[in-house]
Amino acid sequence: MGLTKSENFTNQQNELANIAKALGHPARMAIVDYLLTVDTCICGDIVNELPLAQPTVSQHLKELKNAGIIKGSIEGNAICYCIDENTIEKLKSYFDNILSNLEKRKSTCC
Amino acid sequence: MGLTKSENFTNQQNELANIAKALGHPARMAIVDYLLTVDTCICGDIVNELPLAQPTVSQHLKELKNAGIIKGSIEGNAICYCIDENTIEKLKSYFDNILSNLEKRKSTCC
DNA sequence: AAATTATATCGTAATATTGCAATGTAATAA
DNA sequence: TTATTACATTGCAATATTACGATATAATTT
Repeated sequence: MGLTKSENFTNQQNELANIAKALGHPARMAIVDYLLTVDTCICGDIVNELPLAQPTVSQHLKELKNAGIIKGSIEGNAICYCIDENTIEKLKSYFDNILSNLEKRKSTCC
Repeated sequence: MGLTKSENFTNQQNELANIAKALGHPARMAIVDYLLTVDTCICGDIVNELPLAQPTVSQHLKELKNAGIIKGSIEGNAICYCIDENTIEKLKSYFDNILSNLEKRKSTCC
């Protein structure tokens, strides 16, 4: 049917999968990349940077925000979007963990 | 229509989005987690660990493999799956990069 | 107040993902 | 050779994602 209940998995698995899923689209990676290049995060021009229509970009921003990857604050007329460091830290430490785990039992197989 | 051409984005954006997408499902995160707990990577019993049918697990394994997150080698009757360290490294260094970028221009906004 | 600017939401068509029963394949055991 | 075991593939129904035109909202400027 196409629906696995999230109760079947751990909180960490669900949470990280959610973050990864949000990054799992080139347009959203491009948005993250772009946010890293701009000094001030008043970012109304993300739309101009991407080959996508404004509603599409808005939707992608929403998903990044829901996943906690970016946060936005109202700045008068515009909206200030920027990367949420905490979420990136979370990802980094997860992968760090995997790597140190792999180091421990090096060369057992494959 | 629902289709963005990958040519619109950089190779890195496409590649990383692809990897992230593969991790963007709790069942696949659970598979990765499981692969980290087993000593030998003869892992036919992933199916028993997950609340999913065998074809579903097989399909998830295929996606993880296509994304380069795991690799499998035939071990007689069974198949030996294990995590591909290189891909995890790739992810880690991407997030490391983001974080050090964020450090550089701390407190400008948000 | 009317126009403009910046962004969000709605509705909907095209497409992709997810899950699984049924079936296929290929190595191993009996 | 006939199971059996360990997977993969096919086919398909249910659901989710993606993209965008049209439209709404809300602050800013004129």
